[in-house]
Amino acid sequence: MANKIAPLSAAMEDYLKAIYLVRGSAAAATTMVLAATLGVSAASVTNMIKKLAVLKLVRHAPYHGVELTPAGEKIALEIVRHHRLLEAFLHDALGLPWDEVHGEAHKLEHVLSDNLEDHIAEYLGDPSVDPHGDPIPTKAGVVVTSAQHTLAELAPGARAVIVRVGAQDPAHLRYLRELGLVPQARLVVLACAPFGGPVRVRVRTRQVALDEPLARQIWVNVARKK
Amino acid sequence: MANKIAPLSAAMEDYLKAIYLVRGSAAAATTMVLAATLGVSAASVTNMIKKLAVLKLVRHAPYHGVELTPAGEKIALEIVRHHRLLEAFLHDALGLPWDEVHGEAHKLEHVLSDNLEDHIAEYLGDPSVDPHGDPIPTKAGVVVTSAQHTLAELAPGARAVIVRVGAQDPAHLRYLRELGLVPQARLVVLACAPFGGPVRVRVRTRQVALDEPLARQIWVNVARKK
DNA sequence: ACCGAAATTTAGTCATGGCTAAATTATATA
DNA sequence: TATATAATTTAGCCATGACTAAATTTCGGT
Repeated sequence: MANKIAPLSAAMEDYLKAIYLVRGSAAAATTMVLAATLGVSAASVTNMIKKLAVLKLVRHAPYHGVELTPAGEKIALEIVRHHRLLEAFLHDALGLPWDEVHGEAHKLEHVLSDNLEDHIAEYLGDPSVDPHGDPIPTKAGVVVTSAQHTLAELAPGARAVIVRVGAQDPAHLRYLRELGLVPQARLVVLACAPFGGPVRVRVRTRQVALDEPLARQIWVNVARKK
Repeated sequence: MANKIAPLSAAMEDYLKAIYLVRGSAAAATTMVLAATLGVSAASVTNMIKKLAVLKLVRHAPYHGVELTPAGEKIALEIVRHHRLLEAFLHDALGLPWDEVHGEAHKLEHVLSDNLEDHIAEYLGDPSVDPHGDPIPTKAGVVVTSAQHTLAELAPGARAVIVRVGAQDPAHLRYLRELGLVPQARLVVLACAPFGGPVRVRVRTRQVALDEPLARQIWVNVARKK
């Protein structure tokens, strides 16, 4: 049934995951972007893309971008599931701070067996999001995204609950954790300077100001007025 | 302080661990034995041993055996600690059956950071043995071995408690688990045929017969007569 | 429509860690 | 003690996945 011919190398899995994530952020998966994402040279990216194209896991339009085929996306989703389940596990079960789980999960994700994945998912009660609020794809490869807006888009007076924090940098994550700006936190927008100014919000009893690039990384659900 | 010059590859760590374990079982670490242990060709072993010798992690007497230097043993002990802590964690925290933990731990042991190791050790309350009863080296590299005898050495009437099961084969492990022959189990020797015959023991309320090679893998502490 | 800068691909190199086949060394046995 | 056999090492090969430098293509701006 399954079309598993040969197991993919960890490097191949990394590329597929990177392509998936870049495409998911609405950007084109260009050679340069992938090189920056993966921390390798552009030539290495071209090289690997050609191998993945031979395996029918990506479609490559030379000098333009690269796209996942359905088979490639399936594998990418498995790796993303591994990664985010591991993040949830490391955070919830072992108490690792949320700025550390990404790096640890990255090293573990390629050696996680299906069997162990099942045990972890069961242990956690099949969570739907990781500690950053990123959705964990189901075993069948279904991804449920909830947030529609970022903090940067809200008008003063809006009440919202944080559902996802897109920031990656550990220093940023520690800072946001410090402020209480984590998934599930409720907040009220106090003020927003229109063109790229800082956003002022109240979270718990505290007032905090966030510069606009960071506010763009914080995804929220807006509370309906009652 | 530490003499960490370059991080070792997973392959190198595997070789050092294999040498440590082979030497620990009182056997000489020959090229053939290591090749069989690691599932690679003899030529590959010679090749890697030469690299490890350059790094001063092993001493190689060509055409004779190989021995770990103190530096090599230190690294081997770290990997063994990783491996056994992971086995304990997978078994105790995630409920993996003991015949599966070895394989899973083997894949994880090379990507376990010191930080995550600390969290796991703390979570488990710093265990001193893994699910097979093998000692977990301390962070300082101290190994405490307790058992002195195997089931095969006991005389009829002897009472003992199992402290370690040396068998590796998953089928054997499932069989022993089935019989209740696991670490901490108490047993009484009923009969032993002197030259390689089966050993008959009572464990819980059951009588079981074990062939001699398997009995040699079961390490016990003999209860003092009272 | 062209031209130069930026992006991309090609070409060639390197390290790692496997492999087989052939040569060499050690050892057991006659 | 000589020699066959087993163990080990050497030599040479291959795949993977990095890299740099050079060639090529695309594209924005005039």
